Amino acid sequence: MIRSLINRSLQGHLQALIQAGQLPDAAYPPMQCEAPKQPDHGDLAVPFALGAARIAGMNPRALAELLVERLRQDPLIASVEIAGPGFVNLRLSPTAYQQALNAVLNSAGQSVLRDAGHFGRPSCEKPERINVEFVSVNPNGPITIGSGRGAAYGSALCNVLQAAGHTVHREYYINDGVNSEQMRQFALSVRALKLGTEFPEKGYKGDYVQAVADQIEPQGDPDVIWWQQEAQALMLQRQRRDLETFGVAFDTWFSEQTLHDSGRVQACIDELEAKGIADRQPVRRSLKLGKKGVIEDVIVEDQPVDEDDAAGSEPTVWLRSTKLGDDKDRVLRRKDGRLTYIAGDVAYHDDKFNRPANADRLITVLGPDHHGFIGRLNAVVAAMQMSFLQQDQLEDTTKDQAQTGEFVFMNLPDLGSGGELEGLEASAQEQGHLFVDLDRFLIDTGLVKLVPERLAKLHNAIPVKKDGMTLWVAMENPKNREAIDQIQQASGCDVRPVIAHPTAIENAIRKTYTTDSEGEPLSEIDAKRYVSPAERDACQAAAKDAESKLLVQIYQLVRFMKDGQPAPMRKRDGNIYAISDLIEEIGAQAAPQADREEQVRIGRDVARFFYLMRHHDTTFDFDLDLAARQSDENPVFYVQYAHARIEQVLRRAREEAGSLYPDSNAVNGGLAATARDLHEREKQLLLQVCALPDEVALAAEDGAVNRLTNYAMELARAYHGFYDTCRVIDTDAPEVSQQRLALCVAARTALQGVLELLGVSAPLRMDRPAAPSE
RNA sequence: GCCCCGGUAGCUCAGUGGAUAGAGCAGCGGCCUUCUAAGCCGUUGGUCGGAGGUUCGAGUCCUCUCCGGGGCGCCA
Repeated sequence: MIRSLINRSLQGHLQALIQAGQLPDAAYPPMQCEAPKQPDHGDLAVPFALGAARIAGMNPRALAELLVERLRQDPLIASVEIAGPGFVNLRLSPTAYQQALNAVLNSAGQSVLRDAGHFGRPSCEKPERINVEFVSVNPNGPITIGSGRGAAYGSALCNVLQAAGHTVHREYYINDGVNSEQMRQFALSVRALKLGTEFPEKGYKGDYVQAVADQIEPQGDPDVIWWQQEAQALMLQRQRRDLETFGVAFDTWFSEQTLHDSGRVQACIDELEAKGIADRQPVRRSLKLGKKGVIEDVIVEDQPVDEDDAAGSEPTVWLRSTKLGDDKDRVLRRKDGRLTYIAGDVAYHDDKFNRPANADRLITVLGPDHHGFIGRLNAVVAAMQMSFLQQDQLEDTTKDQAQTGEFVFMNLPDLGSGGELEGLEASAQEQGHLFVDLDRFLIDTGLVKLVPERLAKLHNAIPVKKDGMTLWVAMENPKNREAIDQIQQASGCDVRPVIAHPTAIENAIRKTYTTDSEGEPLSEIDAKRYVSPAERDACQAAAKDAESKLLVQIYQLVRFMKDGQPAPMRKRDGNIYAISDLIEEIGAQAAPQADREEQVRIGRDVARFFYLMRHHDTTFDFDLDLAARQSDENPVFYVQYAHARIEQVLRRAREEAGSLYPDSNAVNGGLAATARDLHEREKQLLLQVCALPDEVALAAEDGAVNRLTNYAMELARAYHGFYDTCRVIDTDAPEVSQQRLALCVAARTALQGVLELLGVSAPLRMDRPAAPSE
C-alpha cells in the first residue's frame, strides 16, 4: 500500500523524464519499488535502472542519476542514493509514513472480508465471479485429517479471492449418487449394525458407523436405497458440523443425485452425442504420452461386443475425451445402463456455468489422489462448452457459406477492437450481409457472439421468421432468458439462441471472409483421433478455453509427525482420524486448564494455521508435538500473542492514560498533527503493516495462501521488535505516545485482517502459561 | 511407462531474475523494580543435489541427470 503510493509517484517521474526528452520514449518495464533485503539499503529500493538501461541505451548508473535528480524533489522521499550496480535506494519522508499510517487507521475496526474499503484489499483489475469447490468427500465417513488440508486451504483461498475483489461462491459437491458402490457398501454396513444382519465383506467399520446406525429408525422393511439415503444424510450432518467447527462454511451443498433425478445427466449425454463428441463406437482411444506430455501415439483399441448382451442392452456411450486432451476416452453410460461418475460430472459442471448467477471461472480443490482428474475434468468442461461438431457438416459450412448470402452478423467482441472488426463488417456489407452492432443496442455484448444463419441451422436450431429475418444468436450460455429477451426487444427480430463455442465460430467467419488456407492438414497421429482439421481446431480451441475456465488446485499429502515419527492416519482403536479429533487433541494438550469451548477454539486455530503454513502443492509434515505445545516455538501463538499484546497496551492506555487515548478518532487526529522521524523499529512495523494488500494480491494471483502465514509471522515479529524497543504509553511524551498508540491500532488492523483471512482468531488476551513446576 | 511434489545452515523451512542467500528451532552469550519474557538482542553455522544453457546478472527460467515423497493404469 505504501509501495503503491510510491509506485504511482515513480511512474509519474518516469513519464516526466520521457516528456522532457531525457529518456528515449520506449517500452520500459514498470518502475516499481521493492523491499530491500538489507535494512541499511534504505526503506525501499528501485531496481528500475538495471532493467531499463539496455532499453534506454544508457549505462545503469547514468540512468539512475537521472532518476535521483527528480526523486530528490519528491515530498514523499527524504533521501535517495545510488548503490551497487544501479539500485536507487529511497528513504521515505515522515510525510509518507504519516499518509500511509492514516490510510491504515481509516480501516480500523473493519473486516477485510466484508468491507470493500479495507486497506488490506488490493485494487482488483478484473473482478470475477469464481465458484470454488472443495472438500467434497463421500458421505460415508467423517472429514479426515487428510481432507483437513483441503478444507483449510479451500476456505482460506476463498477468503483471499474475496479480499482481492472477486465474488466467491463456496461449494461442496455431495457424492450421493444412488448407484455408487461405495455408498451401497456403507448403507449395508449401517443396516447390518442396526439389524444384526450379516456384515458385508468390504463393509465400513468404526464408531461413526455405529453412531449413524444408532440414529436410524427403520419402519417396516425399507430397501437398501432407503438405508443409503438415511445413512448419508446423517453422515453429512456430522461432516457439516465438523467443518463448521473447523471454520469452514459453504454457500451451496450440491447433491449429485438431484442431477440424476431431474434427468440432467441423461440430457447432457444426449447433447454430447448430438455434438459428436460422444458416440457408441465400440472402440477406445488412449494417448501414449512422452516427456512433457508430448503425444507420441494414439492407441485405438476395439472393445469387445458381447453377443449375449446384445439383446436387452444398449452399447456403451463413450466420451471422446482424447479429442480434448484427456489421456483416454471415458465411459459415460455403461451397457447395463448405469451412468458413470464422470457422467454426473458433465451435468454438474454444466450446471455450475448455467445458473442465474453463473460463474466466470471454476476452481476445484482436490487431494493428491485425484491428480489424474485434471485431464478429464478439463475435457468435461470443454465438451459441454463447445459447439455442435458433426465434423463433415462443419467442413461443408465453411466451404459453402460464402455463396449463400444468408448471414446476419452481430458484433463479435472477442475479435478485438479496431481494424480487424471493421474489416469484417466491411466485407460482410460488401457481400450484401447485414451487420448488427450490439453496442447500439446497449446489450451486454459479453454474452453474445455472432449470428451466421447457415451455421446456426447446422446446430439443430429451428428458424423463426419475422419481416423475412431471423436472428440467430450464438451464445456461451443459451439458457440465459434475460439476455435473449433483451436482444429480442432491442433488435425487433425473433431470436434463436444457439450454443456455440466462440472460437469455433470465429474461425468459421475468418475462413469465409479471408482467403486463408483451411489450416494445417492432419498429422499422421492426429488422424487417429480427429476426422478433419476443422474438428481438430475446434476441439483444441475448446480444450484451451476450458483450461482458462477451470483451475484444478491439487494439494499434496500431509504427513502427521509424532515424536519425530510419522503417525498413522488411524487411531489406536482403529477408528479413522477425523478433523474433529485433531482439533480436540491439540486443544486439550495445548490448554489443559481451559474449558471445552476454548480448547476447540485453540485446536481449530492451531490446526488451520499449521495446514496453511506450507504451499498447498507441497508435501509437508504436520508436527503434532509442536502444534500442541504452548510455547514460543509455536508460530500460531507467536502471532496471536502479538495481537494480545496490542490489546493489552490499548487496554492499559484507556485505563491508565485515558487522556492519551480517549477514542480512536483522537488517535487518528493526534497523529496527523505531528510529524517526526520515526524510530527504525516503528518504520519496519509500519512498512510491514502496509504490505498486507500486496501479500493478498500475490496470494490470490496464484492461490498461494501460505504467503499469508509467512506474512503473519513477519508482521508479528515486527510488532514484537517494536514493542520491546519503543515504549508506547508515556505520559511525559504525549505526542510520541499517541503516535505509537496509532501505530498499535494500525498493527492490530493488519493482524486482524490477515488472521481473518486465515480463519484464525485474534484473542484479546493470552495469559502466560504456568511455569512448569521444577 | 507417465504425471505431480521436494532436494537451500545440524533440524524444520522462507526466498515476485537483482546487492553480502534469510528466519525459527537446536548450540553459545546477554535483557524482566517501567505497557504480559508465549517476548527481544548478539553470536556460531552454506560447494542453494549435480552438469550444461539462456543474460549485464540464476537458489529463482530452460534442457539433461541423480536422490527422496506421492499418484495414475474403465473404482468413484
